[in-house]
Amino acid sequence: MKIQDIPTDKLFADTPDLESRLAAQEQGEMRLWLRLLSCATLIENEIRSRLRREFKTTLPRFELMAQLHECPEGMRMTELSRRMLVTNGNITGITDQLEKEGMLERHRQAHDRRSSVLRLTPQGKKQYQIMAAAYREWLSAFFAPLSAPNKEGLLDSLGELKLLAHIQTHNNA
Amino acid sequence: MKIQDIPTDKLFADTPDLESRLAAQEQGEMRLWLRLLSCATLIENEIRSRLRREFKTTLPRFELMAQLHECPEGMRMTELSRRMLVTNGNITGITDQLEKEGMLERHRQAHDRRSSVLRLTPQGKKQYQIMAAAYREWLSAFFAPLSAPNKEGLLDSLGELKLLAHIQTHNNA
DNA sequence: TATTGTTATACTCTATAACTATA
DNA sequence: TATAGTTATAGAGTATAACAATA
Repeated sequence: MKIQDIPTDKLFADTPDLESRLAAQEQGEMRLWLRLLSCATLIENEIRSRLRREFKTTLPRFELMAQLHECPEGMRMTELSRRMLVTNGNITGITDQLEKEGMLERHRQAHDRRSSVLRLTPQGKKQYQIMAAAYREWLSAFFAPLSAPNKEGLLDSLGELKLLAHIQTHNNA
Repeated sequence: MKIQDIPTDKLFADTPDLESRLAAQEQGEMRLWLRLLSCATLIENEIRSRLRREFKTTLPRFELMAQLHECPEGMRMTELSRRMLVTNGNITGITDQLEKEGMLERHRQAHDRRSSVLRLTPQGKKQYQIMAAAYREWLSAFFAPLSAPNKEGLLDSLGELKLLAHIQTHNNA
């Protein structure tokens, strides 16, 4: 008798554990994911809104400035696109805006005239530092009330999850 | 150039990302936040991409359908806008698309003719269930390898954080 | 007057792809 | 041939505000 011939109801009659455990686990993962997403979205929305309201800027613009601020010698646009996980064309657009506002400059390279290096202007650096200070303050309002063990636990568990996520997104690239 | 075309080794070789950027100078809350955001963004991007590729849909559309699926008696649009954290006008737009695709219907109310109640059509319900099954499977790939204690800890800590975030975002509403 | 939903508008981000100019 | 960056296009989400119908 082949497995295919066993009626489905008999095949799974006394194995409800496997099935229900799987289902339960997937439900648990879904709940965990939705909670994670809720937290991130709530905080992110608030930060986006404040960046817009108080500094007339956006999260991607802020992120690009943050990358440059951490790299005072400058950074090429392709490198930025890799770090920010968006395409070259998008970096060009954001860069255009920030350049127009005087926050950064394109420095063309003598040795490779295809590429240019982006650097914050003094004004951009100053502006970033003001925004970053506010940013850290906003974050504190969200995270400070969390108990210390919770913070540590979160940092560890999210670290593991992040690793898994990286692996997972590579496998089907 | 597509993101998918970026070689993995280049993408993650020694290119510090959002989180590691500030690791040295800013401990604590900023680090925790960037790690949380990284996890959410990595997974969210992957899911957006798969929803688009495999089901020709988007995350907001999927989420609206999920809300309705959890509420078979139907839901008013203002309630949806509250739950999905977007404005009324946006719900109208997403609803228009889904209605055009036959996924849901607007049912006008006799007792309050200003409002209508949204309900999934049988086709919409069927389609949602197919997508949700795939969605859960995708999630499992990310979360299943996480240890059980980590999952529990995450769920608890994120629960606390979510509460704090809600309080925080309401205070200046 | 307040609420429900619609409409209109403008902006940002995103993906895709064709293009240039270099290398 | 491959790479760096640009340009063009199209689509989606969002915020804002003015609006109509109804409560």
